[in-house]
Amino acid sequence: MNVPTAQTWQSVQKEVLRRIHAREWKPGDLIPNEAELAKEFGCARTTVNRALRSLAEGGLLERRRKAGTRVAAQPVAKATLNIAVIRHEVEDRGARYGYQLALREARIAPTHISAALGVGVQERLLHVMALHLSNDAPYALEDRWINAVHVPDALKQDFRSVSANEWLLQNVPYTRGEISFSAKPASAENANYLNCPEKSALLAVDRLTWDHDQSVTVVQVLFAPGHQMRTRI
Amino acid sequence: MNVPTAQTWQSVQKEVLRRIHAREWKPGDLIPNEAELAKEFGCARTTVNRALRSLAEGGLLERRRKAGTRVAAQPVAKATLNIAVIRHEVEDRGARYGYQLALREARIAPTHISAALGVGVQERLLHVMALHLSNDAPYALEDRWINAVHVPDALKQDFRSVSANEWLLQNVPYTRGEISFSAKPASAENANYLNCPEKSALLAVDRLTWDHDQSVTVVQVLFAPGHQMRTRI
DNA sequence: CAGTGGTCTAGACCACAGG
DNA sequence: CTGTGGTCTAGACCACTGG
Repeated sequence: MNVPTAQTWQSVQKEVLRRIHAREWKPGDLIPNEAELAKEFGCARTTVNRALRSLAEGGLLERRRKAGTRVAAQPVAKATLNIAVIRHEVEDRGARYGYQLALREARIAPTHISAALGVGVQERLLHVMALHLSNDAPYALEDRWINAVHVPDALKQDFRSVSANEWLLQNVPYTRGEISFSAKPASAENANYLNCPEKSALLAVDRLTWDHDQSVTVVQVLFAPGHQMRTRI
Repeated sequence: MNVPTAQTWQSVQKEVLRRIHAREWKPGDLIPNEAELAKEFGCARTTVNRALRSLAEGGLLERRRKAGTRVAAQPVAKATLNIAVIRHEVEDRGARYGYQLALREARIAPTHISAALGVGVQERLLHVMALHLSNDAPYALEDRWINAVHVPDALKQDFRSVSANEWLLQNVPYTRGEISFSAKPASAENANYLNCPEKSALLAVDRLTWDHDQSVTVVQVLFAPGHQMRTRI
């Protein structure tokens, strides 16, 4: 009945969460509007808005003008994976990072690559393959094509000491991208680099990034067998 | 020099993004503080705060009191994957959803399961395996253990028409969870259910959820070969 | 049309951390 | 100590959309 006077948006959020978890507000239920909650909590409506908006972004509430705010019937868990520079990923795990350039060539790309990058089939693109190591063991294999038409400076880099991964992030902006996660069997070449049996199950992360309407790069990162990407929800 | 008068936080954010993409503000650079930007844009500081805070949440800016706001040197891409009810996932792809319960038994669990769930090794837990179908083809195999000590109602469900996946989401709250993504080779049993060759590379999603200090369920979802989880960054 | 969330404002105080 | 972001407030207007 009586509710502790809340004054910060976090405390409002905490109380709202408590009611949801305690099933006082059940999945699908309409909850009081912002003005009523503000009155109940003794705070400004802005504060309630901040608390509820944040929960809605997390998928736990569904808000619509005029229709009000409901507890999500089947909350969609949002797993946020941080895709950092591979070197940092390794170092954050407390391991020693190593890097080996495996291949670097400027050439006409396979059609599925030039199509993905939206460039003419006759354009020479930069193909880079590199192995990332963790404590001297293979950690991930990076297979990348760079749109040399949009990023001509890449042709001047040898990528022997700085990975394309890092160089691009520091030097070439992108405005949007697509990313996909899948499992793939190791090819003979993959197996050779990653020092694992052929056809091992590998976690693959494929990325395609764009700078406005110009593609920047398409890359596949294959992680060594057993690799996990973790997060909290 | 002259900047369009911005009045909404989205327009402020857009202009800030433009400057970052145009390299007017380079990775690692300190940008003007909120008060200065508010003055320049002719809006309230609150509005600038909203725009910058949102970019910081996305990893593009790094903000620290007193130290100010910097453009992230190596922005960490945050890929947000929506983990929805599998039925919705299938239906959203425009396919017909199907469901087959493969196994349901209450028994003493393997020790790594009872350990993960934090229950005594002698406790009877509920083990459920089910196949999710898309247009009659195997889509995903769900292998789940439910903490029957914390969720005794689960023992009353037969899970023949409603999957444990959906039943739990609608009936049992959770406050936190862990999730991990990996690639695994199909076991003989996996291959049988998913109708694929043994040792196929399968994308695996492992989840463990908690309601305060009580574990709720641990589940592994194995997707049929070739499955991709996609998102934008 | 009217109720709801979305946002902006101007001012204020506070928490934190750099110097 | 002081500059910076973090937040709260009270009030206002607006945009969307359900009924």
